[in-house]
Amino acid sequence: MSTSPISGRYHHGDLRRALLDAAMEMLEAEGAAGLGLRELARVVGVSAAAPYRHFDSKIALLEALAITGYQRFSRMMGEAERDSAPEQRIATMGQTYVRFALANPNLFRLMFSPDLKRDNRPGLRMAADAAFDTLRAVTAALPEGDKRIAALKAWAQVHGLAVLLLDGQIALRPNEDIGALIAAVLADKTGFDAA
Amino acid sequence: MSTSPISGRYHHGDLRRALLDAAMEMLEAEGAAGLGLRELARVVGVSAAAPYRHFDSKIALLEALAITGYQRFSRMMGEAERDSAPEQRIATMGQTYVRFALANPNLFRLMFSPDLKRDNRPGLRMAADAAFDTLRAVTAALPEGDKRIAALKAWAQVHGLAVLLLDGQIALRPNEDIGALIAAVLADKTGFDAA
DNA sequence: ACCTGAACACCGTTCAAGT
DNA sequence: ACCTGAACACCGTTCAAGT
Repeated sequence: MSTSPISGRYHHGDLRRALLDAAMEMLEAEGAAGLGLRELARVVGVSAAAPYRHFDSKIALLEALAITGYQRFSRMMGEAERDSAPEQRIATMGQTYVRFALANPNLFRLMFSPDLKRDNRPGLRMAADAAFDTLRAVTAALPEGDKRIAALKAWAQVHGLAVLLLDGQIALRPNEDIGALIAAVLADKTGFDAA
Repeated sequence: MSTSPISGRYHHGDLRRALLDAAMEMLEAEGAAGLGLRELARVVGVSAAAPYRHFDSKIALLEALAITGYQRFSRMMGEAERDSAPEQRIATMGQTYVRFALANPNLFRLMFSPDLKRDNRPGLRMAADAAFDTLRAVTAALPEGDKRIAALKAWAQVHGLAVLLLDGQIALRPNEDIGALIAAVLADKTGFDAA
């Protein structure tokens, strides 16, 4: 896959890539808090100061990871949109949303981390907006009622389900299929208004 | 309120309380990541090692904060339950849930932090279970359909709404009332199943 | 019983200096 | 242009020692 020209060794010109690849691995293994810049440099085999030639700060490195997270997310949501009939698009995309979160828990958490939003760099905002535009487009095609409310409701349901499953707050029953659970929750028509 | 016997000064016996109070302030001001044990000791006016006479580790201190968070949450949910008619209980409690999150953003995040769940101490589990039991009781009283699905749906909706508002992903429109938004999302009866 | 001082093994970040 | 070595100002945690 990789086209490293000379040997199997890293960093004759692509230290940036090497850092990002190793960082993504460390992120999924230990979470953003456990991702140390010095440890990362050690893993890649470079001095502690070297990463600063490629990233302004730790937060900038994390932002780069989050952006590729949003890109993967966008691609998967786009495929889900194309590969499903209009009537079941929202259900299919909801499935994709939750499955992405469960497959990449720490990357998903990083994408929604308030620490990243805090010093909002434009790159992150753009990647996030692009990702959520897919959702907006689909919910805008809903037939009846207040579309903004329906869209927020769909997003909240799916995001809440993802987060609660991620944190282990919702336990799956033995042999229970995640897909079936998501579908059931999305399809349920219970309204919780007064009377 | 406090019955400090001699002067207004801290730590003639209640360093633990002083640490917890200062830590809660630092938590809401800067988030769990910005809460340093050494800084905390400095603020309270004590040596860096002193907190270790009262808490095994930083994570133990955070756990204590999260537990009082769950207790406040339980109390508010209990009041919401008592003070509302059965038919509007779920709506009122949903309001309370989201308002609690918005009023105590960093405490709410800490309560659901995976770092805390990781080394699960019994105290945290108990406090969390007690808090969510209020929710379970109310959704169990629902009339029709699959109650577990309806309960998960209600929880996911409300939790998702809280988290997305907290992270600034959902923007309120000018002059828009949060209560009205929550009510609208909860009451909406759109189902997202295929056809 | 409760707290301090000093130490250990770490951080993120900067900066002169090397090639 | 890209990387290193050494330093600065921090961490969380431990432990002997003080009162």
